[in-house]
Amino acid sequence: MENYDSSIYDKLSVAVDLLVFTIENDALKILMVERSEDPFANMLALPGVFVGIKETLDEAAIRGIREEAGLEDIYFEQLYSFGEVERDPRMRIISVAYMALVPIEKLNFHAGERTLSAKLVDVKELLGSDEKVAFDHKKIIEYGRWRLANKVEYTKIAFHLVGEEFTLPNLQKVYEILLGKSLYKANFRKKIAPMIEETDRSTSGDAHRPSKLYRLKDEE
Amino acid sequence: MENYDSSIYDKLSVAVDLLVFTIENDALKILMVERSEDPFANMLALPGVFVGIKETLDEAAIRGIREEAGLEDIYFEQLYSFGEVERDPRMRIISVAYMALVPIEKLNFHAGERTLSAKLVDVKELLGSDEKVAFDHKKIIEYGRWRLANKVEYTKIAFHLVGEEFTLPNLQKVYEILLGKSLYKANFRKKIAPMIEETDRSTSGDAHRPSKLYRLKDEE
DNA sequence: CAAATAGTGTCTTTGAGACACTATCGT
DNA sequence: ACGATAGTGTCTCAAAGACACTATTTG
Repeated sequence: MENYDSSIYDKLSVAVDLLVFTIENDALKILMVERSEDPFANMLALPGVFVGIKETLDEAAIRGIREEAGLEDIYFEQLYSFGEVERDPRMRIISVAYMALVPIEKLNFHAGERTLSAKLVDVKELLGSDEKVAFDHKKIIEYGRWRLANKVEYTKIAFHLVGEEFTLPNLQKVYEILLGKSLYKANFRKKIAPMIEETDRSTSGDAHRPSKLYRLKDEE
Repeated sequence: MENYDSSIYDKLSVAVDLLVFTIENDALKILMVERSEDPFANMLALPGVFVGIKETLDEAAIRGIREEAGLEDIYFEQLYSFGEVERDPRMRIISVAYMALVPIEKLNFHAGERTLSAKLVDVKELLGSDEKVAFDHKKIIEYGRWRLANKVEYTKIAFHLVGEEFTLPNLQKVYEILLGKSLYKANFRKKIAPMIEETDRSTSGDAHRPSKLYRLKDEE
């Protein structure tokens, strides 16, 4: 770090890999692309972009989310950087993984536009099987899945997987999927209550009592 | 990611910056070096190394800890990657920050050997003052400090700041420094009890009741 | 025995968990 | 009225917090 001459140091490619999670059909899904070329042709991989020379990591992540998933303004956070030497057989690439969460409605809206080969993969099935995934992406997904489960317990991160307005039965289902266990309704509501505020609307049309719609309280 | 020709992508330098924390004189300290050259000459900076082309991120961190702090086999973990475009005025550098924890005894042993310009800086004082720090290192330290405080509450990370054998009053002091508040002795001990096991030794020589030495229980 | 710090017993308060109950829709 | 899901009241139990007490060393 003391030398001005940068040419004496190794230079590497840096990529941002994206874990775009959503909830579909009562299951956690992740956006993946099917690779058309070697290495790992016909295997699933995470969408990703290279970080440009004049682009911050966050900017690259935002660009990747737009280009690869057709999404704008969704929640994301940096996850971890993966730097094994042989993680890409072609060349040395450092991967900075980002995790993004999006309610399924938002994703469906754009689907089919740009996300050509992109599809939603059931995370539980993928991680439970011995299906091979391109590069070290299975490990990255495992880590992201773990971090997500963790953060559900002490942050409001799960709210990014439902829309602006949501019912409590719905939100509870999301928590149950992420935590991998069922929760008691009354206790769940007591815990969530301080974070939310009622709207004046409810669901309707179902053959049972309608459920009120809530929204996230922004204060605090 | 679809193209084999790596030359069309931007290449960047990647560095590992190190946050080596320790407790000295009842205060949290961090290892820093005084820069001798521009940019940021005569200012404090984090020690760091560039990541070699055949070196993983963890390996670079281990090398940095050895070369810059003269330490071997200490606890460390990856913290976060910083990728602002202008964070280094000379060139584009992505910095992967690592946090390391070491008991002061271990650090003192090597001090003066290789750590030429390295010194321990009081973290509270540094962050409380408006003293300028090289690059974006102050922000990095703030983030590391925050993460450390956080992990103290739900992990055993604080144990890495005391030696193999330690007294409970000592350990409690470490917790209090990291959490920034005083704790009740009895409650602290109840919480820590399941994680530790007694040794057959105690302190001696002080003008008061000696305290037993404990060690971390490794099981679980 | 006094000063100083180490170490313990126990009451209170808070929150998580479990479960039984009531409410409101469509048919 | 009935099936189905939404929503609430309350008991239990375990952990966190507060505080008062006892214990063991040196000088």
